[in-house]
Parts: sequence; C-alpha cells; structure tokens
Amino acid sequence: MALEHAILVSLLERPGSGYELARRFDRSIGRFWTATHQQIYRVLRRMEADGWVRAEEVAQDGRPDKKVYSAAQPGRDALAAWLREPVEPETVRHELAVRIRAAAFDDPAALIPEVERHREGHAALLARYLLGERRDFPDAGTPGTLDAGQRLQHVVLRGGIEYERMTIAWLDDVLATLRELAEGR
Amino acid sequence: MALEHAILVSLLERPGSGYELARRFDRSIGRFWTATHQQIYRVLRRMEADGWVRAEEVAQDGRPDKKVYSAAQPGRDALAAWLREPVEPETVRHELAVRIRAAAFDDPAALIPEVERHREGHAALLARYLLGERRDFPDAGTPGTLDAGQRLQHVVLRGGIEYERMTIAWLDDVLATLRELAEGR
DNA sequence: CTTGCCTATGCAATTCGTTGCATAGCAGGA
DNA sequence: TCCTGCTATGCAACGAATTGCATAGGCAAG
Repeated sequence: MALEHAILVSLLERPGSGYELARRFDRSIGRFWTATHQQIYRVLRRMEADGWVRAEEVAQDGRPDKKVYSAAQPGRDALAAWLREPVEPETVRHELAVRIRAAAFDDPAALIPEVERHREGHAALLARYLLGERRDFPDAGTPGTLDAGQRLQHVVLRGGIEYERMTIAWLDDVLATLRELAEGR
Repeated sequence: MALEHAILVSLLERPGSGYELARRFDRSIGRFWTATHQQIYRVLRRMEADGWVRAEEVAQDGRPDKKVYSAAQPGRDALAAWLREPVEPETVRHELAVRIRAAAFDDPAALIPEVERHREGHAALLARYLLGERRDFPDAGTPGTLDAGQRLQHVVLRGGIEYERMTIAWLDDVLATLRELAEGR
C-alpha cells in the first residue's frame, strides 16, 4: 500500500489541503496513482495521528475552513525507508485486454467503437503530455539547467509519453485486427 | 469490477476448477488481471448462484474432489452485454513512478538496485512472451491459418510484447538519469 | 430566480481484496 | 523419517476501496 507515500511526495513537492490533493490526484499524480477524496481524507487523518504530516487550520472568507497539510520529518524518514524496500509486484487490471479476448465469443465488431474511443483518449493524453513537456522542460538538452527533482519528474513524464505512443500504436493494431475479423464474415 | 468477466472468458476458452483457474491467473490471464484463489472461489460461488456457470463434481483418486466449472448461456449473455458497455477508466497503480519522484527528496542512488531488479524482471517476461509467440503463432504472417480467437489472443500478446519493450527502454532511461544524479554529487 | 457547479470535509454502508489458517492424502528429496 | 510441496477447497477476520449521501455558502449562467 503506497497511497501514504504518494501523498507524502505530493506534499513535499507542495503543501496542500485534502481537497487540493484530491484534485492533484485527478491530474498529474493520478497518472500513476489514482485515489478518491475519501481515501485521501482517511489516510491524511491516519498520517497526522502518526506524525507523518502536520496540519494547519486556515480560515477562509466565504469558504469552509481548510486544513493545509505539510510533510513532517517522521514522514520524510518513512519515505526514505520505503525507498529502500523491494518493490512489490504490481497488481494489473487491464480491462481492455480482457474484453478483446472476450470478443472471440461474441461479435468482434461490437468492440470497435469502444477501442476507437479509447484510442482518442490516449491520443488526447499524449498531446497534453507533449504540451507539458514543452512548457516545463523547454531546454532539457542543455546540461546543468535542471535540478534533481525536475530531472526525475522529466524522466517519469518521458515514460508517460512513451507509454501513450506505444498504446496508440497497439490500439491501431487491435483495430486493424477487429476490422479484418468483422469483414471476414 | 470485471473479475467475473475475466473468469468467464477463461472458462469459455477451457472449463476448469477454481484451483485450475487460480493457476491460470498466476500465468497467462494474470498478465492483465490478477486474482487470488480466495477471490476466485468466492466469485465462482456467486456466479453459480446467478446461473452464469455450471458446476460438475468430479471425483478423483488420491486427490480431493474438484468442481469443474463451465460457462452457461446466461453467462455468455452477460459477457455480450458487458462488451457493449463503455470501458470504465482504469485505476492506475504505478508504484515505481511514485518512488522515482520520491527519490528527489532522498538519495537517488538508493533506488538504482531496485530499478535494475525491475528491469531484469521485465526482460525475463519479454523473453517468455517471445518464446510463447514463436510456439503458439509460428506462421502468423500467412493469412487464413488462424481463427478469430487465436488472432485476438495474438494481438493481446503483441501488446504485452510492445509494453515490455517500451518499459525496458524506459527503465534504461531511468537508470541513466539516476546514475548521472548519483555521480553529479 | 433558480439551477447547477465549485470549494471543503466528512459519515455510513457495502463491496472488494488480502492474509492466516485448516483439512487431507500423496509424492519426492534430505 | 521427516520435511517440504502439490492438489483442492474453504472459513474467518481484517483492512482497503467504492458509493451514496450530507452540509453549506458562494458564484455564474440561463
């Protein structure tokens, strides 16, 4: 279970309230770790009880109060210890692959619109990634212009870009196969 | 929740007991949908109650009896209906990416052995995929030699192969970055 | 003026997933 | 001989995740 650690990383990069964290998880962090606001609130309370994070009540006018969390030293220590633990095998949940194999027992053509929708989603995400890369890392080729945090964020982003490119190419392969099967009879 | 559907696909491809299904999930199917034997037994009982699968008690000598399940018509219908539903957004859990960003707040070099271990695991998996491809689809280039089920299994396998290739290349990128950061100070 | 959305947090209920343990006979190696 | 591991199923307990709902004021569009 690494939600605690994902939250810690996010809070180290910038402090924020539970609500703000939930929105970050909907965007950037959520690309490699998803979480709902319920999970985040629950874990934040536990982390505060364990001393991993500190909370500061902030009154706002016209808005409900918010609790701004920031990472505390015990949290940093826990993160460092976690980094030295072995990575547990990831649980995979690739629904589309299940569906593609399921299509053999039904009409393969029925899957085509869904795969097309999927492909569009990945293409849009790739475009967003490339935009973000040009914005945040315009001169990544020049050595010495980026600090460690930025270089690590960039290498994770490059992974996302390559993943999307690969996925789009594969979905084209899937679509070609499905269309051939649909025409074949 | 698509465990029911993954089990249905597996049973349509070949009937089997809960235990056999658990072992399939450890291997082929488990590459895109993981499940423990406890989950499988629980879901199988529910599916039997719903009429999605039929069970047949098989006595064995020297072994405990086993219940061999096979997909029933209501299960096929449910699968066909599921194929027409929109794909729900997948929940991503990419622990390594979280760790890489976490490394910015600790010693990046501490992550190198774990990433190397990860890379070896993916390289081994790629080798297994390629072996399986040569064994199961030796003349995929010749049209007309494969039926729909085989062609769909093959396109899923090609996805796995491309995913592993991409991941290995990315992990090399990650390792190069981590090593530069470790040498840089 | 009202409908809906955004910020901000939380309770409650349910389902899902994991872990530990139990049974029980058989096969193979130390 | 003892120990480990495989087949085959299952109970019990716990923890994690999801879903629905609630509060509550503000802001903007129709």
